[in-house]
Amino acid sequence: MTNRGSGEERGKMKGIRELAEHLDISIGTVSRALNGKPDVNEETRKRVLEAAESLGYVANQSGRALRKGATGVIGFMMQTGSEITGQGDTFFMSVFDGVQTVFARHKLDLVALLCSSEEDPNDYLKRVVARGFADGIILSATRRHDARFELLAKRKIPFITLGRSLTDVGQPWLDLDFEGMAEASIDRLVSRGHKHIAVTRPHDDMNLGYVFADQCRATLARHGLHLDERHVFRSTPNEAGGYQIARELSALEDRPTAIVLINEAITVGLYRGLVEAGIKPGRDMAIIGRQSPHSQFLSPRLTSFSLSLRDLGIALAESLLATMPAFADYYPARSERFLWPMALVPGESD
Amino acid sequence: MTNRGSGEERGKMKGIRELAEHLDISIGTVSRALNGKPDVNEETRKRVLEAAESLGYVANQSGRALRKGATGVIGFMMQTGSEITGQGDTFFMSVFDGVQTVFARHKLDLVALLCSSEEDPNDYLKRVVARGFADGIILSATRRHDARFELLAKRKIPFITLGRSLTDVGQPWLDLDFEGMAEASIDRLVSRGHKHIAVTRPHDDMNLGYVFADQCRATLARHGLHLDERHVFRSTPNEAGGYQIARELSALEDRPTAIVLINEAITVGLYRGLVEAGIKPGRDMAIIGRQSPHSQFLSPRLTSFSLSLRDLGIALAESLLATMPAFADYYPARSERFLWPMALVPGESD
DNA sequence: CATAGTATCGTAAACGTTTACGGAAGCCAA
DNA sequence: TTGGCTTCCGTAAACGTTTACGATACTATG
Repeated sequence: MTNRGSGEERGKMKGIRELAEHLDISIGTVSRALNGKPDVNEETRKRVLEAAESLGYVANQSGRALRKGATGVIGFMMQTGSEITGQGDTFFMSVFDGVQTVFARHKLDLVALLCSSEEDPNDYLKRVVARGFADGIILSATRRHDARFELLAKRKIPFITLGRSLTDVGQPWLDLDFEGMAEASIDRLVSRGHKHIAVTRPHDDMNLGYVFADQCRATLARHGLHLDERHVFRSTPNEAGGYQIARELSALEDRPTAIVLINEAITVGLYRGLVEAGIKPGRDMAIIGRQSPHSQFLSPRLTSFSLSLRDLGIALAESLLATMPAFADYYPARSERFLWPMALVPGESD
Repeated sequence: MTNRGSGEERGKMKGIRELAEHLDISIGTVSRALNGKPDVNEETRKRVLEAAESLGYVANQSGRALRKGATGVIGFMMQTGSEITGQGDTFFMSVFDGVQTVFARHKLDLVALLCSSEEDPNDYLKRVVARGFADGIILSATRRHDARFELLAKRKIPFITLGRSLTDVGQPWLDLDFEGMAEASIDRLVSRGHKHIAVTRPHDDMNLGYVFADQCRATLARHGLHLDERHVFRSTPNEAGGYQIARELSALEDRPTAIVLINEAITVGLYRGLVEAGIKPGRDMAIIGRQSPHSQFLSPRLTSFSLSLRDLGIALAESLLATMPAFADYYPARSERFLWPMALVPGESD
């Protein structure tokens, strides 16, 4: 209204108002046309769409978000540095890929919220939430006791977690089926004659350490075998941690003949450490681990548990959408807790 | 004004207006107090801050962004899948870490924009830009001809690229000093008696392939040596690619005695392929590569070029800020083009 | 005392959308 | 003709901030 008609032709598109003036239509109609609302003449809609295209108009998302009370953004929080998660970064990237495809279908934008390994995840999430950034959030690398759950629940932000936790606020979660992996790997090793089997587990604060080691113990018991507590190895879940485990292993007087690795990041370090100690992986020590981009290029090729990370991401996204009221017509509400199965792909290492 | 005084105490905080009513102050003053503006009594400011804290008020970012015309978000675009970039994902994660710390100081939020390997990067960026998502953008995995540059330039969005390109729209960039790496590695190998040296280069569309191979050629020439074109290997920059290179290498009748790897993702595959062909890395074939989290745990330990990814990220962030008018007082304007040096860390593989 | 200056605050207009509501036209049946 | 539908569109009120501007009270200065 200040500089009306100053130069509507060549000026850069400023907003829906200019577009409306150009078309000599009210801005309400323009908005309805762009948003595919029913009560607008199909011919007018075509005019609007064409004008928007040719003038390069794109809706201002701040205005839209302000009015609609939703940002149309979903955040996927991960932590940088495998020292934390025990998964290689490619793990999360692939899951992200799957999540992405689902949200794209609903015109939701997915961004990765990468928490530095130096920052406290709770503080980081607090900042993100305060920003009102996302309509929904995916949490990964969950802890045994995870304060992030309560934070999101209190703010009523829909979320789902990749990973279990003792902290339960009723949100859905997905997790890898570590129980199944424990059972299958122990069964396999025992059937191949191993009686002294070591297992790894990550950080104390991570839940899966317990379920995995416990399930290994139970399965061994089923076979009449015993899990020696000195054969439960804990380390930083990265290459150096694997190397460290190998050194501890080689120092034992009654060394186990097999080991099951719960995460993928330690594998290379473990291989190196064993070789240095004169223990040949696959011959002197059976190894079962988790699949990663390079596990099949190790020598010996790693016998590992694999899964479709992309499909896991898809399931994750759909479960999140199912908790969001705005998508109730697409995904009926449910609060799912699901253990994602893994398949053993035989290699040369066991 | 509709339901004034309905229940200001227990109701959830709705906005700055309710906070103002609670304090019996105008919303203008509340806003100024929260934003640290000078013309507000220090005692009132304290009251406001305390009330905001206790009532859990956080400013709605959509409203703020709408009014200020800036979102306070910076986007770091990466591609998932090392098949594209030739860098492991940890590479970008670490750089991201450095970028993060800089932006956090300026209360800017950094998000990762992960483009699926299946989607066209230009389309992806177009979507992001249309969303008016970010005040600034960092581009990685640049191509030789990169349409993203013009897109951002046209929309006048400040950006910087990690990686060079022939497409130059005047933006600043940072890149690894591949020329320096080529020179140093060739010098080293030649001084150790190698005369037949192979090099790798990534996808045709990637610029660094040319600068690297060309610099290797030039350095070899300086030593009176010749780079056999059949010894310039191109492959998908991942483990499988490295394996493929090893097979091609072993099939050559006059096999080179050394190879320089421009990226890190192919290393494991190359090792495996060589071993399978009966060529022992480090003894039958000298290898110089790029450092990665597991390169020092390979057998033999990889001789590699390393750099501080975090520092690189910091430099990247500061260069971007220097192009943003809003931060002109912190970082004087400049358009920097910088080659980031790498240092050779000796291993056992050459 | 008059005036100027300063410190502090309230008022109201933006920012760019979406959407509830109502109005105008056209059509059809009674 | 009247009344009721349907189809289409314009009007204007939100959404929650920030900030230019002006108003008030107080202090200092002449």
